[in-house]
Amino acid sequence: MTKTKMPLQEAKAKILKALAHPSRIYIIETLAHGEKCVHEFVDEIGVDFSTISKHLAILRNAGIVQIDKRGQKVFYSLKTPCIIDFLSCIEDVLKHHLKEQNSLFEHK
Amino acid sequence: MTKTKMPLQEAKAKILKALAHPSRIYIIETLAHGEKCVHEFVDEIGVDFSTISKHLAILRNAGIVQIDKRGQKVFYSLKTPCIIDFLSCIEDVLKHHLKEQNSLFEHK
DNA sequence: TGGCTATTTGGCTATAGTACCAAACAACAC
DNA sequence: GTGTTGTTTGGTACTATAGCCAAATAGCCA
Repeated sequence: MTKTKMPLQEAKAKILKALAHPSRIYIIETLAHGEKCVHEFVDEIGVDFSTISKHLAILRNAGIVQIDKRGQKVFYSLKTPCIIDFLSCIEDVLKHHLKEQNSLFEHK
Repeated sequence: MTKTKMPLQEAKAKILKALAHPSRIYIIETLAHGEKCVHEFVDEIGVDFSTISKHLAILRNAGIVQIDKRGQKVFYSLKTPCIIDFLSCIEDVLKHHLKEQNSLFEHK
């Protein structure tokens, strides 16, 4: 596929890629309840500071979160709350998928 | 991050990963208008048969598309039409993001 | 059966993503 | 200034993903 064949799809893929990681999904779901700073995620997710910081940079580059520097801390918050609706929709797909797999087991 | 620390987020990430590729987004958007078989995508997307087949397998494993074998052909269709709503939501994020970048340029 | 079409799978290489550690920055306190 | 806290960046190793080609499979039609 040539790089510029589907510019719109590429732009959408970029945003979806930014969402497509467990830690980043956790971050987004947490930010839905209010802003947080980097170190708060470190304990919760259990990875290195630098790793969290990079995850947040990915979300920021995708236009999903925004920052607010106050003192030494950097507060992150959701820029497009619509992302939460999106994730609940993904949850529906997941449930649908799991239910189907379960019924496959039941009929074995 | 331990493998089982965030099972729900991991499951969601799996679905999002399946969506996070330009060709696969194109496939999904096309399937919104009705079922199609593998070879129809080959010309449109411009990659090898095997590559398209693998993309479709990824979408199938994620529970996003379903297959219907009729004769020699394998017809693919959307399993959860709600996926289309997600993508339009992503489009909103994209527009929001682009608009902001443009206004940055204007104020330079 | 053989030949044809449609699709999938295996193998390979190249590229991209993730996570760690260490070092660099930034803002405050002293 | 030095020290401390919070965050980012660079480097590196490892894993995953995407693409191609070739081979295998599946279903039709003579």
